[in-house]
Amino acid sequence: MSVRVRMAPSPTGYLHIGNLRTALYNEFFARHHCGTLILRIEDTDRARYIEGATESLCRSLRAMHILPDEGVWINEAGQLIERGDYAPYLQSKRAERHREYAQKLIAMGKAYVCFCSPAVLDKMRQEQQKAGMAPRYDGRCRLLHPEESAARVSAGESHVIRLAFPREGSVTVMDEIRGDVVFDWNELDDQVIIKSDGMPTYHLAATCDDHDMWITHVIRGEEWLPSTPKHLFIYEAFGWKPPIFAHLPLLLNPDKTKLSKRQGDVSVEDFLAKGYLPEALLNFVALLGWNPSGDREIYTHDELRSAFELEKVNKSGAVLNLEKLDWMNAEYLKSMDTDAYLDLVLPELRKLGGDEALQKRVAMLIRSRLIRLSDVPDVSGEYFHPLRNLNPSIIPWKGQQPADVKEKLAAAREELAGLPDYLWASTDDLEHHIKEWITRRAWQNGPVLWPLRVALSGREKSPSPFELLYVLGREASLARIQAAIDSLQ
RNA sequence: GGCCCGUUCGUCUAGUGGUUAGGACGUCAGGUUUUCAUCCUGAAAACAGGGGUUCGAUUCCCCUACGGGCUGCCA
Repeated sequence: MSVRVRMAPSPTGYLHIGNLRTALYNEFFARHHCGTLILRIEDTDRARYIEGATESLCRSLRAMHILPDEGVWINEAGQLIERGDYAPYLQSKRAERHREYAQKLIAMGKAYVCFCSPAVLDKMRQEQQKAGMAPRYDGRCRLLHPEESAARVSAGESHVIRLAFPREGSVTVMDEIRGDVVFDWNELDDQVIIKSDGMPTYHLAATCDDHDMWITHVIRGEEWLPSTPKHLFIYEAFGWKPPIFAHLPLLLNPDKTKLSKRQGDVSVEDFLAKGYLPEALLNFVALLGWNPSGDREIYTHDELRSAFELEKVNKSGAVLNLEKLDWMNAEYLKSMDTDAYLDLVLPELRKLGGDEALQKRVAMLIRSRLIRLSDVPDVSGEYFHPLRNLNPSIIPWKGQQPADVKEKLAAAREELAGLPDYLWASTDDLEHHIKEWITRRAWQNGPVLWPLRVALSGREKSPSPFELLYVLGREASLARIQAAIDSLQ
């Protein structure tokens, strides 16, 4: 039987970095086994539904190059579509089918109608807690005669449907990552599967859909491990073969709690907007909880797919090391193909002005200093407009006298003014020539190069004077040097 | 509280019944250099604790501690 896995986010907001990791592992697994990747939207909770969230989820997945073969997707026009033989994949549209399944469970004596209102349940909980007992539903509606229940339902009385779990014994969840996990039935509350609004809860909906869609492997977050017995109960009641389960470790905040908003950005959209490359983000997130070898950090999407093994996924949660993400993103920027790099950076530089030749030179100049694309203005702002507010006190090198500074700058300006054009065409040529010139004059590098560099950049810390000369060109360079000389008056 | 899961440098991780416990980010120190970034070299830094099993445990078992998840008519 071929592998079929699903990503099943609920449309309650943006694609979360934790969901991304789950989606990624599903994708890796599907591709590794030449299986099918399905996107199903779990939107049965109308109270938490957020308009546009499904579209946003699809866009983020697409931006990350996670492309489902089947299920909900978004077309070029931005409209939601459903593809595949098991539609609908928008779970709320399957509610009628879920209700049918629930009725079958009732008929089999595996579920029952419950009329206890939220207020009654609340009171029950409070009393139990006061008595020092574990809060749980006492199952009183299980005792109702089926005919009475049916009559009350027909009369329009508000109700839910609950699973009737065994009161004793245990159930074993076989987990691909954690091994066998045993739960006692008496620990579980009779789970609501159909809410009073007629919609199914996750437990019923996901289980039935997974079955109906022939899902072979359920790869999901660890938070689902404790409710897996409920799902197994449904599989068993219907005589269905359960899929293989794999519960992924959680992604954590720096304080080790389950990753959440509040402690920094967690949406994929935010990371992308900040200028992290999808490839770098993917690489980074993929290595949270799993690693192909341990002695290598940079992998392509394809390499990750072919190396992925569910059994090698870690058991413990992982804190996001955002500094490492920064490093990785910078690494991608530095090592990628130059044309691809320019395609990425040039659009950012165009916003700052200048002509294309200047933009290209700046792009190469800032390459080793760039962490995120959104940093472009910060590291390149001063190359596009004349310097303002140059602080003369930072121009001298290590206690150099103003007169000496002026002498050196003026000499450099004169030398540069007379340099033939071909020398301005490369950083190396400029460096070679200037250094030779300094040697010829029997000067030290420091007293010439430091003032020259500050004059050109306006900053204490900057690229080398040669890089600056090359990028700025003769005209702008001479103007900046003159401005620096003048500022020393 | 109950149930369940987990625990290797600060963080992400590799790893094995016998290793100098490896790599990466970050940190620190050098080198290159007029400064910064890049680049190169090096350093500090971990098997939660206690019992077993064993000739030998970081590795297998138990207990404790700590952390987390679940305990909803949320997913």
